[in-house]
Amino acid sequence: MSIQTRKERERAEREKLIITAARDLAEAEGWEAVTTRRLADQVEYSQPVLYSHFKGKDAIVTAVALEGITEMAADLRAARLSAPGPDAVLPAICAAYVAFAEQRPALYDAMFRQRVDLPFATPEAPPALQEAFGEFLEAVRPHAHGTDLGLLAETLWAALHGLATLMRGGRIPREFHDQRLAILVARFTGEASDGTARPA
Amino acid sequence: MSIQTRKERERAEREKLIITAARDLAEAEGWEAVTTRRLADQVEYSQPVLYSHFKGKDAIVTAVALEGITEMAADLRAARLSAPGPDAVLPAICAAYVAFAEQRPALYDAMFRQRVDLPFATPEAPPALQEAFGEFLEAVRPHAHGTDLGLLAETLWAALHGLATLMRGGRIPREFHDQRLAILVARFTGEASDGTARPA
DNA sequence: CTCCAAAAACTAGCGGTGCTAGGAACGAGT
DNA sequence: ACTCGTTCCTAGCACCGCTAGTTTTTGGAG
Repeated sequence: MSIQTRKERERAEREKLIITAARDLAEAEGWEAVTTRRLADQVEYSQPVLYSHFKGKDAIVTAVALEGITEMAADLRAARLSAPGPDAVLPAICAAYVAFAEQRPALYDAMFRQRVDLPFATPEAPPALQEAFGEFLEAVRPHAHGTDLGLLAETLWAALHGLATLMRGGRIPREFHDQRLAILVARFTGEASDGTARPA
Repeated sequence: MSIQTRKERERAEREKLIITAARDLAEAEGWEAVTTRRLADQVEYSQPVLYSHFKGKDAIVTAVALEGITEMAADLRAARLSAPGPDAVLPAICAAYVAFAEQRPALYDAMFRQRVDLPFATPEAPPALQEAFGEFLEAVRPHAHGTDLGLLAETLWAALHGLATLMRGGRIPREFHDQRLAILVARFTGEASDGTARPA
């Protein structure tokens, strides 16, 4: 049994190595730079080894996305726990979400932009994803006023996703990002929208 | 002068043909099916002629995106004009926007997801894009309450973009899309969020 | 220690991609 | 009719994801 477990361990370590290499390369040069050849070179194995671990390149992206989901869930949870009160949760979650998207763009791309084979918004979805969504549920709960919590959370999530992706894609200027985020938060908390004029 | 103009006309016609072929192919089979070889085959010319019209494949996508922007601007304008009153403009614009994204997914991808070399959110942006954004400005005007119009419009735009792209990417179920859109609209019009519970 | 079968990893290659260099064919002006 | 510049095509480059077939390594039996 010892030999068998050693092999399995080594195999698991190598798999982790592949995922990390893919992630690092994507974060450094973007997903378009992540090719199976470069990946194989990085882990110092030949290309076909990758396919003994993953069905294809998409599966590698999926594995990276799963890592990202776990980390995002932790970020959102930390943001909620450090919020001073229930009403402060939503702004904190929103800020943490867009910060994650900004700071780990490749990870975020894998999670929410690339084609991956992961179940979303179903009971079969990854636990970490459900956990992350749960944080959004808690965030919107004080401001639901009878609206379905799940739908409200999905809508807020989508709005943040739009802000993050449009900004990253250059469709919306980086300038005044904080103000836009504040506007969105105000619209979802129901508080009077802050009348701060565009400072430019 | 006649020969010269004839050549220019034929050249313009062929360019239009390339753009249309790219667009049709993308709408039919997705952008990943749009290759320079298939495109060249479609217009019955060899590959290199594409490069005498466009700097590269990205430029072709950009040209398609420009077409899409023009059509979207027309859709949004029509939606605004057919709205019964100022307060009905925002819901109409929102509905028209997501409908466009749903019905012309490839066009929408070219406009807002793919890497294209177009100026956004600057005075140099394509007129049609500024026109489309102008429709959003009009839509949010009655509900701004002192918030900067431009930032508010961008934020709403981003929220709709998030809804459209997450749904298309399978991250949010198609079910209850109308409710989510209603929630978003309610949050931006400032009216009491409709308490319609999730019918499931 | 030797041998052999099985497991593991490699080399080489397939069909595809975006893009381009170099030569052939065409057509307008003399 | 003959240049000669323009236009277009053939062929090919370097790369992509992926896989078939072969070589190497490895662990256990004799």
